[in-house]
Amino acid sequence: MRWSNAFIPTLREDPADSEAVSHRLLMRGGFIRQLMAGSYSLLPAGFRVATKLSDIIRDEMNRIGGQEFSLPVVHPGEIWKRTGRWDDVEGILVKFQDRRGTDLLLAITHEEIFSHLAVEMSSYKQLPQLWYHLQTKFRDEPRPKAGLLRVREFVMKDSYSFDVDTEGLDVQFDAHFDAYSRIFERFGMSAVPVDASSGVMGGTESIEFMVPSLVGEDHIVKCPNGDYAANLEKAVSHFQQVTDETWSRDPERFSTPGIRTISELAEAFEFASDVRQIKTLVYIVDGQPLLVLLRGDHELMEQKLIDGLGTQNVRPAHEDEIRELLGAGAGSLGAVGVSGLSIVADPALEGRCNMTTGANEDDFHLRGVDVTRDIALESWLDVRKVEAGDPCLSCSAPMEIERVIEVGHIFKLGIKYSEALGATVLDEEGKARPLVMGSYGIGIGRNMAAIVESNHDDKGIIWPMSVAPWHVVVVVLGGDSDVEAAAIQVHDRLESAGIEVLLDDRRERAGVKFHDAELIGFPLRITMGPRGLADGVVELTTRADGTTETVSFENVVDTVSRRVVSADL
RNA sequence: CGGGCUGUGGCGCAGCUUGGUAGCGCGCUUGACUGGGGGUCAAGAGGUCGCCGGUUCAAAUCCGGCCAGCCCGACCA
Repeated sequence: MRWSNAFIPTLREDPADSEAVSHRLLMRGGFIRQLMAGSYSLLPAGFRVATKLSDIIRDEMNRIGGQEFSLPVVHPGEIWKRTGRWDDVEGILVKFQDRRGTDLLLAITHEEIFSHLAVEMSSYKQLPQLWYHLQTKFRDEPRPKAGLLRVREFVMKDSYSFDVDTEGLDVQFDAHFDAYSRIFERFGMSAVPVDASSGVMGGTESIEFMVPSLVGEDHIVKCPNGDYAANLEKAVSHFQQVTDETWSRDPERFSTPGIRTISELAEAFEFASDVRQIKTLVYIVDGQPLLVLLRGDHELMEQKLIDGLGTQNVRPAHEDEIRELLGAGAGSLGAVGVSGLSIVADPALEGRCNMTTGANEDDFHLRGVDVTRDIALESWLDVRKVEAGDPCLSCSAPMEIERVIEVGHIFKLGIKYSEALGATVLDEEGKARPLVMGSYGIGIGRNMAAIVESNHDDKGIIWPMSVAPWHVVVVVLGGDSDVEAAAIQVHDRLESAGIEVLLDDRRERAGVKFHDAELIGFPLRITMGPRGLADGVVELTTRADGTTETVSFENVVDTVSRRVVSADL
């Protein structure tokens, strides 16, 4: 390919509306252009990279027995009504009608349709199955951002496994775990697998693959010894222990005028340091009030509450609801003596006594509270948000919190969809059993962005060889026709050797060509100018470390071929 | 959905307060010189100033409405 015939619109300056490094570099390098919020066109260079990612994914999916499909993007609403998601999924699901008034939707994922196809299987003998496709999803996200990292329209590889029992599911899940690990390695990223919350997908177990990045939207908790890693939404840990002095009397009410926060109370009274307070939060769960108790210095992780309660319908109570329920405003709330309301408490409060909490009367608190004695708990529920430095459960080392990008997610789905859609097979005893499903996703565009986030410098992108749009660029310097002829020869020989090469034959100055080459991030650059050619040599520059070596004109194709192959495609 | 901000040649921006000729840099076209890290000179092309309405003799500029995009938060299968 000749650059002079290619559409690679590089930009000299940063586009105005871009924050994330990957967004800037993919725009400037001529890989992508924005169409509207959360919607990007892939330009030829971008599409070449996307194709590389897709091919690697296909390779690894096929290796574990995957069969590739291609399913529609517009679905009938009827099937989604059967699984309940037509109504359950709020906001991001785009619904519309065709000319006959039939309800339709844009696919946000493909569980329904793959399950619908799986209805055709009738015997356990046909299992296991592993089906996948690479297809467009449209999720009308409230806030797309950071270029390709969070978009509304995107291509995802999603696969679905079907088994007769959970043992089969476990096997397929583990196979995906291995396949995903290989995929991200081939993408040139170090992805950390972490325990994740399954959200409303209703699965039993799920693992997210996370790549560290300052622009990531998720946080993970990591043990420095590698003993533990989890999404912050689900992470658990030890916490600093507190020894209480005994207080055998009943709780004692005392006046706390104007005090509304944990820290104000801790400052005002020596016996009420934050670890000796009970934090009382009021939530509305499925329309019913719920008190959530935490140690004063601990934060609530709402997702853990949602997961623990098993319902998505959870929100903090409003100020007026709180006052009506407990008779005081936030800041003076407590659970002592409260009856008729569900109360859950974080295990960090277990066995604690001589605690301080609100008296459910503005400007008054209670001291000497014994959690088990004085509060009518319904249950213990770990809802504490892990903080940086909290000790690891297995080795007690202080854990770290890291910002990450979610590049892949694997789920044990269970039978939610197969049951709703009647996807059953007969087992060995002739009994109908719903297929046990798993679902597994990798977003192409987000991974492209994540690769750039983890492979760049101040000059531009540094593509790993495996996913580079071209392996090598041949830069022709000077207007000399002999040099150009020699460059064309090198280009043609590389191409016949199966190397992906772009010939920069533009009538540009050397600086422009070098800057563009570095911005776009070709792993290798061959520089050919009259000077070297007179001596029968060319220069070979490695993008990653910036080193340049001199190679003879005759050997350059061999040298480059070896370098491309040894980079482990 | 709440808060903040922005829409002016392909890209990045100024002009708006105080209404009157639409401007700069980059890019683009042609020519000359130059030719190993975004070069120089000369001559050009290119804009319904996001859209609709209002005020005014006159609107990029003032007023109202709408649309789009960005950032923070909420949200996020």
